[in-house]
Amino acid sequence: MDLGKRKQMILQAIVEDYIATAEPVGSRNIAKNHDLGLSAATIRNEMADLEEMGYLDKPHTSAGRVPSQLGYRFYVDSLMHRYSATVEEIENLNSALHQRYVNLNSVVSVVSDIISKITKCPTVMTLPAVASAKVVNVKMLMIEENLALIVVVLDGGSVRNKKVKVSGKITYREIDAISDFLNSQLAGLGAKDIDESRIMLIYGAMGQYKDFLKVVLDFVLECLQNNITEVYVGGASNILNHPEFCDIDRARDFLRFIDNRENANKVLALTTGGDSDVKIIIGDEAGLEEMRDTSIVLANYHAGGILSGKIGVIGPTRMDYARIVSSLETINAQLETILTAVFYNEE
Amino acid sequence: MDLGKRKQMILQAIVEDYIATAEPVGSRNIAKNHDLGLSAATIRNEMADLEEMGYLDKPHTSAGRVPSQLGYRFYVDSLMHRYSATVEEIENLNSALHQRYVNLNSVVSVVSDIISKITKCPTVMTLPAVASAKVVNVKMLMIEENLALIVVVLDGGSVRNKKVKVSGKITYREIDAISDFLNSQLAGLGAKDIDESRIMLIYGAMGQYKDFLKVVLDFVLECLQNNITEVYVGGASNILNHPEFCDIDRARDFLRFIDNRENANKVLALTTGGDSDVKIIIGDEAGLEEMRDTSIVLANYHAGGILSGKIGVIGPTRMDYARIVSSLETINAQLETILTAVFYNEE
DNA sequence: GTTAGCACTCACCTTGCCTGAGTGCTAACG
DNA sequence: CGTTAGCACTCAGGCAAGGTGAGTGCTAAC
Repeated sequence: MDLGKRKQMILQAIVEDYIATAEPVGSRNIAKNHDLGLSAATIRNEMADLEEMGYLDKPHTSAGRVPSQLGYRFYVDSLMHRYSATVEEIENLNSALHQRYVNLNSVVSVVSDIISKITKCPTVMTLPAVASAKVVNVKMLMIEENLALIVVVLDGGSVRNKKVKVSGKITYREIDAISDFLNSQLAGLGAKDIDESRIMLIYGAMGQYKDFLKVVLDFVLECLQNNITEVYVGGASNILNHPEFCDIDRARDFLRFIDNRENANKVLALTTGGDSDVKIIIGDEAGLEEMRDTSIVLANYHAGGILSGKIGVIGPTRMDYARIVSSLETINAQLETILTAVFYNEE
Repeated sequence: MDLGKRKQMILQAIVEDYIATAEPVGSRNIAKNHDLGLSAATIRNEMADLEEMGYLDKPHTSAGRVPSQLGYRFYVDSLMHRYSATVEEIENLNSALHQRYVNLNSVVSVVSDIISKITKCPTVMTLPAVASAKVVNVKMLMIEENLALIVVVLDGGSVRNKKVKVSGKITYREIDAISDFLNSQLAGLGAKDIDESRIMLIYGAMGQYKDFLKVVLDFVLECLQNNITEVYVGGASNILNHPEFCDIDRARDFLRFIDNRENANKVLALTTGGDSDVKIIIGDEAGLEEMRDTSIVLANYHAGGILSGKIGVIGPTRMDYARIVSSLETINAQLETILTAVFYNEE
């Protein structure tokens, strides 16, 4: 079921007009606004075909046509021409991005807010995760009697800490000794390297602290497996900019959905693998009931070969795919610089 | 300009009916539903008085009356009787609160979501801040060549860290020595104690590391002055539950406002002093243009004499003050236990 | 194959009418 | 003299009828 050249041109015209106006588009308008060299009547015939083939929908008899999900899919895959950001757009973006970031957390919140502002759509973004983390340094210190602090420095530099109650008395001296020993044993290792035999070796050498060491080792492993992907939702209220969400119930359903971290994570989990390409998910392709009428533009971001994360822009299926893809690509390019800079100077 | 007993009863009836129904309330209904022993006509006369005195508004000639801001204020100050949560409500709340919290951050996000759910209103909440922080422990460690990690443990146990580039070569030995010295100098001190003379003393003893020490001291001071009040907004979409926000533009204005951290902070900054009482701010009493039609119920929370923070519930001026105040009080009572537990076992 | 023409459809807007809830005023009542 | 019943008046909101215009599908001519 191949689409002829002419049908493609007409489909493209319809999708683009509809994206621009949010109104069902009629044959007459296409004939007028696009220089296809065809009369309205001809276009009408083609539109009837396109509808039959499933690329278009009709809201009702006497309205124009609207792209169906299949129509958007074909447009995105075959018809959409890439939009290149203008010099001015890039400069605006850069000056918005150029500010003092306190930490990775703030990069994520600032960047996702910026993306929201540019795209006029809600944005979800994960905190950058450290890929295949390794232990750089483990340190313990007593901060009160019976209370120790474990500090774990990971490959790439993220630092995590945890307080641990110490039941038996452990002196400041002892904790230093344990700390140094553990560090010598664990430095450079990833989650996989800390296996049964390694743990046994540690217990063997410092059996009298076994209970305490177990807590520490568990925490180190937790840090390494670090799959706490915290997600930030920026500019959720932007969804209300779009006429398809002028119905208060629909708006509430969406906002309630996306305000929930778990759901935001589900949305971002739709990316395939670690490719840096931008992926577009239209309507129920997401398999999420609440996202039936929305599309998602997803991208992976990377920095320094160590950090990586995901960004997603959510809008109505009628969203301006070309422009949003371009925005995401432009941001992505900047993000690497910002992240590495912030990362190595993180608080 | 004193309100007679009868006028007060009628005002109270109007406010409560209006809170319950969201419809302007008429004289007839009050006569019917409240056993005031007065006829509709009498009530009508009193209502006319109340309107003249500024306690009531009239949306239009043939609608009922609606409390004015002054009316709500009088109700809240003098007429509202405290609502006591039922045993069932308290149990439900407790079981919702009873879960595993990873850290203070997650307490805040979970608790504010719960409050939102109970009150059906957006909730803003600050992370608990450490009051009058003191240094418990300062520790530095080299995590790479030329890269040191400073760990500062504060009074009460919050831990912060920062990576610092080290220009000159400093050995692991040296860093230990500096670390121990600095710790001996700073342990137990608050921001005010770290004055010029103290700093000079430190520089004097370890002059060769002055540049490095300056960075460390600055960071320690920053931790102590720690006025980064991070704020969490929970259940913003709940605002759409209220009929006064069924207008999409008003809803968007509000959501856009509250999505912005700065604004959420402004709202929470409306509390007076450190009292633990609940405060109610009605309409433009907040002095925030965007909050003209909303009210805020604010409370301070405390834990262990060390932590403190703020919670605010935002709703239409027609919100159920009695119930929301009660909910906040009930939560507040639980919060102390949860926070101290999580705090001393924080990750 | 393409196009002009025409009848038909249907959402949406406007208008007018009606209803019901509520008010304010007045006069009667205890 | 305060309270109440009665009545005329107001006004938002709902509903139906009619008009408008954008758009379609079909047919016949080019």
